Amino acid sequence: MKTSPPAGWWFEIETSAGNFSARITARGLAELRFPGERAPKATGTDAPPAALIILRTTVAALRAAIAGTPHSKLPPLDWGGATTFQQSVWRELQRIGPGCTRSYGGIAARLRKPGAARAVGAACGANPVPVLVPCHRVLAADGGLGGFSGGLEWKRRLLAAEGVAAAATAK
DNA sequence: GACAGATGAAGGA
DNA sequence: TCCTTCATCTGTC
Repeated sequence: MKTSPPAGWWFEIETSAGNFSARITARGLAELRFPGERAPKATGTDAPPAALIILRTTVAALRAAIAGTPHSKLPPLDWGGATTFQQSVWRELQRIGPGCTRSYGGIAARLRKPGAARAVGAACGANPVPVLVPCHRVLAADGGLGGFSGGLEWKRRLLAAEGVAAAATAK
């Protein structure tokens, strides 16, 4: 693995839930970090217009997601480096509508890999763009929260915004 | 090749 | 009914 810094520009996005950090490349949104997470200093001042357009779409989609209102347009996503399995999981996540949930096993079954629920969980954990790729809509088979890269509190919060009453009994 | 993980199901108390 | 254990599948080192 190379140690060179990732390509793209970092932006800070203000929302009602705090300041998110986003890394945007020429190809799309590559990474999104929750408020409080460590992120490089914003470097977007010298970003090209194309990146700013992606940023604008990202901001709108992010704020809509936090408010629990369906967003019709997502920014292009830069999944460079992700495995095909991860990408198929993330694509499946994007098909889950607002207010709907699936189980890890359910996602695995839809990918024609019943039994790969644990691998789906791992792919969710590797999701670089939480919130917009709704890994928070994936619950454990028993209705429990399972896990979340940004913390269970965020998962519960995002689900609540969409009107989903999660079992909320984190193991 | 070995190990770890955001699961799920089965069996026992 | 709850708890523990094991099987399953994939990604990472």
